[in-house]
Amino acid sequence: MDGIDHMISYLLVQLMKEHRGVAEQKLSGHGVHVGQEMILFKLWCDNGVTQTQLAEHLCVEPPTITKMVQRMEAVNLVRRSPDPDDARVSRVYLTDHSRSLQPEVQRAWDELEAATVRGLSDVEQALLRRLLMQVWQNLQDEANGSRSE
Amino acid sequence: MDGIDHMISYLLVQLMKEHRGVAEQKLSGHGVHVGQEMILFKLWCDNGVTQTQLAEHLCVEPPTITKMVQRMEAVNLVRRSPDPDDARVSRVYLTDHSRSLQPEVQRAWDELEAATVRGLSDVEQALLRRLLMQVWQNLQDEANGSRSE
DNA sequence: CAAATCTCAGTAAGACTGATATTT
DNA sequence: CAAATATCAGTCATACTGAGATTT
Repeated sequence: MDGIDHMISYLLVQLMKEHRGVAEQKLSGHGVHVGQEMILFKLWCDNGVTQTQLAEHLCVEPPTITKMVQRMEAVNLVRRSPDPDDARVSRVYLTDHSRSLQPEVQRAWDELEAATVRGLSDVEQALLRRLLMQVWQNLQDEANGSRSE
Repeated sequence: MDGIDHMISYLLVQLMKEHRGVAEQKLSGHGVHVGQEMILFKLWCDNGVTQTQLAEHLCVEPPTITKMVQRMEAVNLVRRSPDPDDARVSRVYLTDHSRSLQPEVQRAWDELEAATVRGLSDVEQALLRRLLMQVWQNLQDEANGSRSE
């Protein structure tokens, strides 16, 4: 038969539906939605990045960041303030609240990772990581390459 | 540092953003949106399934199917008609149009798969498939298991 | 009447394009 | 004035919950 359920693309799509669900399950208890943790992780490393930098980091368009940050601001996960040297730029900062959230959100994410790779040996994990990096690269090439083809 | 960009969960999330983009690129030319192809694949195998069956197959709730099918009906990708034996049930059928679309959508999906696994040997592909199936199973267990834990 | 099936309304987050300030 | 930065408005697809309607 060799239907689509044999394909890696299909596996990935189905798998990520579960992954998203598990992530939401683990994060929502801390008042964080799936997707928002990516911004928090960035800020925990680089507090005060600009929205443009966030957009590049998450690989999304600026308006998407505007909305995400607005939502997060509304629930006190971030605050914004204009850059003192360039009034066009708005920088995004942690709040006391999101600063205090770091350990638990990090733990939730670690649990997600543990659940994801459960039963895989270290060698298998390294292999999977390598294969996924190649696939990611392939897809980036495909997305950009089709411009010049 | 061992940041999140080292984690398989992070890789998966980023990778799937690209995957979705490439899929949309390849499908939209045929008037099919990402996600809709899953319904079409099901119908090409099993024309006339019920919406409940579609929901189970895609692992989503019935109202999600209602909306997807309505959108697809509006652009002549499917039609619905009530089951003759059970008036509660609505069955979903291919149209002449979506029937004729099968080769090209199948080809688009094959191209997506080829782009995804480009540069991986057959052995690596088989390995990746096996690892992803395990991860998928892990996540399903996690999603369901947390009920009984 | 309980269960099954579907639909509707409402909500929410993600993500885009195109247009519009505002500043550099 | 052109480029950069952010925002707004509008659109769309995904996906949920909760509340009906209808039929079995």
